[in-house]
Amino acid sequence: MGVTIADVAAHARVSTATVSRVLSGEDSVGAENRARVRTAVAALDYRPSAVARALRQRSTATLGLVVTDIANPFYPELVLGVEDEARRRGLSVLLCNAANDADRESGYLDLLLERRVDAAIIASGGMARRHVERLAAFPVPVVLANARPTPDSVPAVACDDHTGGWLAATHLLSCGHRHILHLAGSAAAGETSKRVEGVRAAVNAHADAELTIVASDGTLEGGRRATMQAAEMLTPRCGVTAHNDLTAIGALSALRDLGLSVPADVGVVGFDDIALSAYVDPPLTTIKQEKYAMGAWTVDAVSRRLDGQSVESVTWPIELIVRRSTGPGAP
Amino acid sequence: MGVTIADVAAHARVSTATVSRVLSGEDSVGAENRARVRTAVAALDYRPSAVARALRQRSTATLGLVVTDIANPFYPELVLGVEDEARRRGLSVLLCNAANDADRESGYLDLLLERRVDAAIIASGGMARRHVERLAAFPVPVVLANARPTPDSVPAVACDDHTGGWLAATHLLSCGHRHILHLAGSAAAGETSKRVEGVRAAVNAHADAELTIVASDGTLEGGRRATMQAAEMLTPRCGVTAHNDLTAIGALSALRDLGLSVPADVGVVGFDDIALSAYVDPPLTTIKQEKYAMGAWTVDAVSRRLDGQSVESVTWPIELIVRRSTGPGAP
DNA sequence: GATCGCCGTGTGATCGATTACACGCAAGCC
DNA sequence: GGCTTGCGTGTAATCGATCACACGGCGATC
Repeated sequence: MGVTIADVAAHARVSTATVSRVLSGEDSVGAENRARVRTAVAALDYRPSAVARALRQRSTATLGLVVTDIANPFYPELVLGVEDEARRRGLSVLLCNAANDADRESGYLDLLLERRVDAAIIASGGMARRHVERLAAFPVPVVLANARPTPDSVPAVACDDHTGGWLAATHLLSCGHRHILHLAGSAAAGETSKRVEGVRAAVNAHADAELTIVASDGTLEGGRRATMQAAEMLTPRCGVTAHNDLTAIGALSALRDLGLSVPADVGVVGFDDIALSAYVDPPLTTIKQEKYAMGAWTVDAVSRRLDGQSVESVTWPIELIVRRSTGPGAP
Repeated sequence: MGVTIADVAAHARVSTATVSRVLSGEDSVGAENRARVRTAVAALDYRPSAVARALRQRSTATLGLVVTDIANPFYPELVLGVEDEARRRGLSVLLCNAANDADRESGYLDLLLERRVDAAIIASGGMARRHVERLAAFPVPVVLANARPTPDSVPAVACDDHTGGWLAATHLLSCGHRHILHLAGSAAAGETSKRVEGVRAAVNAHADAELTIVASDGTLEGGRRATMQAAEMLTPRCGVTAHNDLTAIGALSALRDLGLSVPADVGVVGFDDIALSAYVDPPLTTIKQEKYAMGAWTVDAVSRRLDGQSVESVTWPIELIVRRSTGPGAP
């Protein structure tokens, strides 16, 4: 590289200020000079340094995005929304994958600060829980996605977990299942998450229904393992709600190997509606989250905060998508 | 923010040079001053500006990573490898999602240059094809992943597509299928890709075998559609090879709806071995690519290029993973 | 003809770090 | 005592942009 604005200025026989003005679209430059700058830029293949500009303007036009785990298809769909919306606003995205590790998360927060990102988006339930106070005191605007910590000190977007859990369990109950087996997201959050509460509320509304909660970890493997461990409970009275689609798909795989048929013997409901859920066998009944839209919302939200406006947390609506992993087959 | 090295220097009653020296780990600073700087840094919660440092040192410690499509689970696994390896070397990753759009790709290349990334990693077959000459002339080191354009002007890592295609088809042939239906990745690349060539070579090695190639687009939906369109060919003589696992999973879904059983009626082989492939029904026989390792390799490669070494392109070995979507069921 | 204002352009300060160079001082050496 | 040596520290240039301010020239106004 190495071609700077001074080189362009020399080549066009104008000052660096004039070059800067032409490039930033100011209209106060004469036609003659404007043309000379244009040709000089083209001739030298000049690209202004975003680094130098950022230093001077004290703004990097970059958003930091920290996600728990890009390997979970939920996140790429959210990232897509963030990225598109950021691009639309001329912002770049610095992606950090925290891999569910508290130290690593913390390290990334430091990184974002040193990089002087204009704002940060944190898409990680666990992280929101572990670092709320730090995030609330963050020197740049922060918005959370897929998490709603209490107190509500940082603007956040999350789906309506309680209703989601409630819809999932109610649907299974209406299919005739009377024993709900819930595969929770993580041992830590298992007992307290709103998703679980929603399931519990639905079960409590039926006098003859019972609930078992099993801890899992939100992965395919974890869903499979948890289901295998709960094998003896899996009678046709049983319907399975999972913390997310990966867990549910892991459960489907386990049920298959246990010789149980879905939905005839056991019904299964996932959560998230990742793209693949419609393609597994049987296609998965699930609670749909609008991941892309939520991602886009976070960018809109940080933009508004950058404009000095305040932003309220939002609960995003969800929707029950009935596919063939649940059905009226239960006794 | 706004706390600069000068503030720290003032607080510690030393010069900015001394602060800089302490923070960069130079050992030439006296114990007294060193301690004072340390406390000042802590007291002010000072974080050096990566922007200013980048300007001065002419290096951003950042890699640009352009991927075709993060929504395809193949890429997150590769990104994971890139990210981990980058982190290990103290580098950050600027992620760009090109969404298979040539203009957008080109725009991202400009962005990476303006951002002054130290090096770029391009994970996109189509992009490699469309922009080889530009990438070859790139002012910073570039490495390609998941692509091996000819001529070999840019270091690249890609799996052994030819052998992969060959293994997939040979496996189906050995299961007794005699009509191979290949669902190609994209119409453009369909006829020429090494994967297809490998399939063709395997079919040609059997006098009684025939091959049909159908264009698709590498997505779940595309795989499903292509299979539906080819419905009348799907006799038990038939085995399906897919350009990737998403396409194969789409095909499985279509076959199910067509009332065909896998592997008894039709065998299916995917490509990539994304995590979900082991969990669909039937679990997908596929060609495994070591996505994480390939991602890590690209970072190692750009690092070597940054050290002035030259880097040779690499063909990564693949492996046939036999699961239950293929079997000896064919006539 | 003097004054005013505007237009187009250039000069130079500035953003926040790193680092080459210089300098003061103390110890070691002859 | 004078000289070197080296250590610890500070001064100031530098990276590549942006932008406040100044300035020259020209047309309009009275």
